[in-house]
Amino acid sequence: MIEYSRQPHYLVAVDCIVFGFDGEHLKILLVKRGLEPEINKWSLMGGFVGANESPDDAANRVLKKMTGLEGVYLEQMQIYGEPDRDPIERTLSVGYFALIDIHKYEAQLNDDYEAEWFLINDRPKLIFDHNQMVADARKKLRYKAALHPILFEMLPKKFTIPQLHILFEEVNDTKIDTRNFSRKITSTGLLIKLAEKDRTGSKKGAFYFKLDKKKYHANSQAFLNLMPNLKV
Amino acid sequence: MIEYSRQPHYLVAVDCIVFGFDGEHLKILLVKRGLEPEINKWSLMGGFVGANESPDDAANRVLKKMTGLEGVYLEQMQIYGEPDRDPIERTLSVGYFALIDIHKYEAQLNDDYEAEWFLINDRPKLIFDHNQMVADARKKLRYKAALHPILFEMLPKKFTIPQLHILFEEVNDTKIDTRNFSRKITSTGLLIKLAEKDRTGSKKGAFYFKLDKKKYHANSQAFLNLMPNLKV
DNA sequence: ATTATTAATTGTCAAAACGACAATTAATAA
DNA sequence: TTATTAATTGTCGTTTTGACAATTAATAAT
Repeated sequence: MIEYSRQPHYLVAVDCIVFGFDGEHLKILLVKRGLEPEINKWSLMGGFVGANESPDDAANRVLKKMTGLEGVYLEQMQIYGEPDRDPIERTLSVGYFALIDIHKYEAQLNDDYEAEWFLINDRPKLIFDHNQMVADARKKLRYKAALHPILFEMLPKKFTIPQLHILFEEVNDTKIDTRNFSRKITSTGLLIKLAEKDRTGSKKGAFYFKLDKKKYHANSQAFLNLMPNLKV
Repeated sequence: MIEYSRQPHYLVAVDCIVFGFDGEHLKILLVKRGLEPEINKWSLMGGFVGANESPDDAANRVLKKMTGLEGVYLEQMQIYGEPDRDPIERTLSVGYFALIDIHKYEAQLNDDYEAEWFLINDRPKLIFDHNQMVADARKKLRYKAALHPILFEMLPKKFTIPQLHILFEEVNDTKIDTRNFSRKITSTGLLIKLAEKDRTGSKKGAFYFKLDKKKYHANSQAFLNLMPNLKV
């Protein structure tokens, strides 16, 4: 019978695909890898799972260490475990995708954190299977965002409908009718209209909204239908 | 800088939650654990990830070994990696859920495979965090099945609408209106009506249907809306 | 001061989907 | 021939959807 002692042991790592939104385009946060092999090549932010932490813990620790941010939206994606994915030694990696408010990160930015934002469509080639991870994460983000109100995680506390609109178009790489989008997003009952207006970028100005946190957290599992002609 | 050699190494396993349907109720397939600790206790079917296989490979191998079945519907769920989840040695486990036609398995059944079906709602207590895994798998099955036509995987090639209807009710633990269900499921265009009828269980008999494999595989990613009042 | 311009906001309407509800049909058993 | 049972098909008002256009609030130009 199989015994524990006979079984091979592996390294286990986490890798995070960190998405942000600059108001126009979807971006991801990359770092220069600090260890061999492939040192100084661009890579996802990741690290090994320590002895006293779960993979979720490890992902949060890595994010904290590399961006200074805590409590970010983090979701387990899938495990990457092809035997030869790491040339040095067998390493299985748990992929996570994270959504952060790009401005929060920029506020934290200093020399301790040598991460850099790249346009999702204009990013350097990454090491190992990280390119595949990014592709998978993007697909999963699109899937999830079509059903659940998670894209708010990439916007500031105060945001406008047009901002949200562009974000949805970016994530889904498609045009969405302004009027129908507006109707749909407000009909969720998740938005609270503020008195203040955002006057940058237009003469008329667009009203700020904030998220109704109570409803948001109460209904974070609800199936919405946020995309027209919903297909994946 | 962190080096590979300094990092701890762990065992990596897979565990499969195997769902089946006996025509009335949802069931899961359990095995008696063959190694210490907790030997002879009921557990999910699982095994360690070998040196030359991916976790997906391992899950398929385990399923083949314990049921004799190949090519079953298998989907990665999530990783279970709390440091102390295995009392002997740190082991991370990748959870999978599988959908199989219960009759196919019964056909294969012999002494080599000492697995046993249990009603999902009347199952023995399982080892480690396997109870949590079952709960998670059930939730995920419900989620996925509400959007994608995967429950067919638990039915024979020929099946009737009433069979499908009961299966949907079982998975979602709710009553579904027969007429609306029928309309919805046929409007997907995924079903092909056969001339033959199933005469067991009713006087009138119910027409057999089969899956339109072409459309099924072409549209396996399509978002359907298979549950009324869809919530999670 | 009036007008042009720009982007945000609100509005219309026909088609489709939905959900609640009941009648009909095809078989067997009495 | 009739009663019984379960499968199948049907109705209808409401809501949601998606395609499309008009109005409004501000600033810039004349």
